[in-house]
Amino acid sequence: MPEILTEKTLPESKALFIRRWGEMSSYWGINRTMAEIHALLYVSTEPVCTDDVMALLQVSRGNASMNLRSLVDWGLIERSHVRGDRKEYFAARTSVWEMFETIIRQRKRREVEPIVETIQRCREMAAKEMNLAKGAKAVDAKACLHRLDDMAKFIQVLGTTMDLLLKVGPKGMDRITGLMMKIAG
Amino acid sequence: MPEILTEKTLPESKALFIRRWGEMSSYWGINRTMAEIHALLYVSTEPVCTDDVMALLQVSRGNASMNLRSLVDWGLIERSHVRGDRKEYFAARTSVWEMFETIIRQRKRREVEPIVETIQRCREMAAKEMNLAKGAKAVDAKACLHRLDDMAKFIQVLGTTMDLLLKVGPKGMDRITGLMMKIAG
DNA sequence: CGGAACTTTCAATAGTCTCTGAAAGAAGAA
DNA sequence: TTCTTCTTTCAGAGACTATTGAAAGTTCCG
Repeated sequence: MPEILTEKTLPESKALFIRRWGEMSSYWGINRTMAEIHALLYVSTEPVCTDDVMALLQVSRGNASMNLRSLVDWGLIERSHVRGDRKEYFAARTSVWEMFETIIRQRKRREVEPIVETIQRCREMAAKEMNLAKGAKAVDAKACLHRLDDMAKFIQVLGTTMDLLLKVGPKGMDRITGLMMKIAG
Repeated sequence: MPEILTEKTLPESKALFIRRWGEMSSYWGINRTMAEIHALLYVSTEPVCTDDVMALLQVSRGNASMNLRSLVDWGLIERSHVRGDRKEYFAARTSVWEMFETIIRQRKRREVEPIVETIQRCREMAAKEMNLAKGAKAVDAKACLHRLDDMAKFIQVLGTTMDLLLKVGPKGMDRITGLMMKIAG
């Protein structure tokens, strides 16, 4: 059998996945190395140490160390230990749902909540102007208030949806998808 | 009446909103000016021209021009015209749902589809190795395949959810939120 | 056409984010 | 303690992205 055909297939598969995950990093607002490390750990069965990351992704020790730490902080990977070895090893969380949960929670805290808070303040200012000012100014304030309300309402719904998704869990998510199919016909 | 109290309230409200929207830009993966311009148009009742953007946000003509064009390309703002004025004016789409729709569509195309395609290819390579290789290599291939499958399945669900959200529209979204509340108790 | 009004482009510059590598820090072993 | 091994930090270098401003392009009008 031509063993050569499959000689490097798995490493290539992993490399491809890592590359694509890294390319997506800019859309997710994180840096490329962090995404690549995460992908590397995700497709690694065995725990991986800092030197492995350095060798496989061709990055410096400092870079590897910093990004591994960030990933631990985000809760996307975990420190792991290998018996008889003092080095620190790392392994990805493999539950995709848990990964998703972690990310949702972060994004809500960092993106949804500050905006809701800000719009609330903007709203109050606009409302005050609407009541106290006269003529064109009052009209503009009213229109602005209306737009702020629309945005606030929408973002609130987003936030609520995130909370509910977290509450219902993966099973619930399947049910929701099913329900949507019905609504969409 | 102390008119002074409300003298600048509305402009301040708008400025605050613009600032916060700009701060969020890094999370959205777009540049700050683009987000600020969008926010400015969103809270502007009257159409706004390039010179207004330059003056209000303190940016150069080129910068204003480029980012206005990007926003038009994204479908988040529209060209508008003022009778008797040759200048181009711009106005934000004010339907928040339409904005959301546009963004969902873009993100699906740019993020979900390429990943699905890539994982599919990775999967095939891993499957091939699993069948042809022996021993430890085959075991690793199997484990890797399993993780890729988990990820693929999850991302597929994401994609389907996006499609369905677009299909059901804002009304449907309210219904779904209602249903979720029931599921979550 | 010729010129005025306005928009777009792009090379140069400024600014921001990321990475490196060496030095400092920490923790187990002898 | 001191040595060894491993991890973290951070100033400076480097890479990448955004911005400027002036020149080129476009469109409208007489």
